[in-house]
Amino acid sequence: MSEVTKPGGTRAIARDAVRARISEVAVDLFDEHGFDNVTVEQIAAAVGVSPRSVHRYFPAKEDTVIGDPAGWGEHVRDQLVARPSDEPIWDALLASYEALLATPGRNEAQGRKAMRILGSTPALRARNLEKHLLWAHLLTPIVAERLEGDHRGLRAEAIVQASLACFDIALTAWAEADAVESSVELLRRSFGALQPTA
Amino acid sequence: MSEVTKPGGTRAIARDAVRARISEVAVDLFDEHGFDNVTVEQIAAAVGVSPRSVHRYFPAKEDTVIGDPAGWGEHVRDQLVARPSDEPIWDALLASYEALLATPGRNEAQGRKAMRILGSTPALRARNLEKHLLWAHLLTPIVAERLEGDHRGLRAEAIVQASLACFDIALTAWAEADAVESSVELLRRSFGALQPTA
DNA sequence: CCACAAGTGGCAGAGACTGACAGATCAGGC
DNA sequence: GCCTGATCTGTCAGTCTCTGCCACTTGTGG
Repeated sequence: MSEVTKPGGTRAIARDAVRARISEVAVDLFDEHGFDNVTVEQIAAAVGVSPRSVHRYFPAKEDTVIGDPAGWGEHVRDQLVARPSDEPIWDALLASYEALLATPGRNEAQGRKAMRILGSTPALRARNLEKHLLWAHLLTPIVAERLEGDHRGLRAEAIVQASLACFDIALTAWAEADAVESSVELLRRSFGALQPTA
Repeated sequence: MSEVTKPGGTRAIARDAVRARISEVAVDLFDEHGFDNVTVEQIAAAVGVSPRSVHRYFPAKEDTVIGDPAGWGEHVRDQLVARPSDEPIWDALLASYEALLATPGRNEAQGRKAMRILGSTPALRARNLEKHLLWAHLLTPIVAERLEGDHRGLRAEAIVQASLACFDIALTAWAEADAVESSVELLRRSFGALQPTA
């Protein structure tokens, strides 16, 4: 998961590494003491950098847990546009999210820990929902293009937001349950809850 | 819309009035200058109280726009439990939200202004979605009770969150469009987007 | 080797929010 | 009318997040 920085160069590699390290340390500290009881200064000290630099890598403290929203959002969008245009929209969305969950390079334990912290702190939940809003802006136009009839914009928004809610619910359940079920399984089940007849 | 304070007494009335006044002034200022360009100090000065008092009425600056989340959430919940138990769940949810929109005492112009500000600032949208999360906690158990089969908890969550997304989308669209369509109409349409077959 | 870009740290400051304390204000009993 | 106690308010001091700004260091490419 490289960042937004220009791809080439050793500098970009170092940057990503530092970024990942800060995130890792922060999540561990949050997990142990709680999000509100850890200051940016403490995170910086634990990593070995100045507080100023932490804020250079992450505009907000919450982002150390959330990560890079735009990156994965664009990933989902790319998956969606690649689906055949005659596929039912819900199937296409489900497949796109599944592809995201199946992306390699995602640390299972770390991801679950981050998700658990995310669910425990209101401020973090809010920031996470903001990320979903950003995703929605990326996905809605694509969905709207596949719909027919009137009010496509409104309907597309409803479908996208509902699917994102399913995605969020599945991940939350996955983080809280003790690995007895895969995230993909939970995702399919939550999607199924909205289509009793189809 | 009285608050959480004990019902009786002139003091509670005064308290609600001050609270409403602060909210009104804040929304006007945000509307004119933008949410981020207005400080709590300015709001306090405009109302004629100290900044400390503003924070006494509203724990966070965002809450001056959002209002009291729990109050209306419980209202929706009460509506939902009052629906006949054999009614399809989506119909029951739709009716409950409609009842909320039809509640008297809601200032149309002020509500629309607040909604528009809410849509223009990411931090506010996120905080508003947090409110919906609180509502979801109230509604999910009731919905779960009406479902049958396995995984009722997860399915109930998906349904509730999806319906809340529809509610939010309808209100946002209502605030941005220029009154050409009623909020109830938009709500029904967004609900319809999720049930192409039913 | 040298110029230049990029990264870092320290500093100062704004703004949101909190706790503690003292004074003002109002309800209800006498 | 007046006192007592509860409630409300303002002031002050303080923490924490986040942002410019500037000087310094460290790599990168010519």
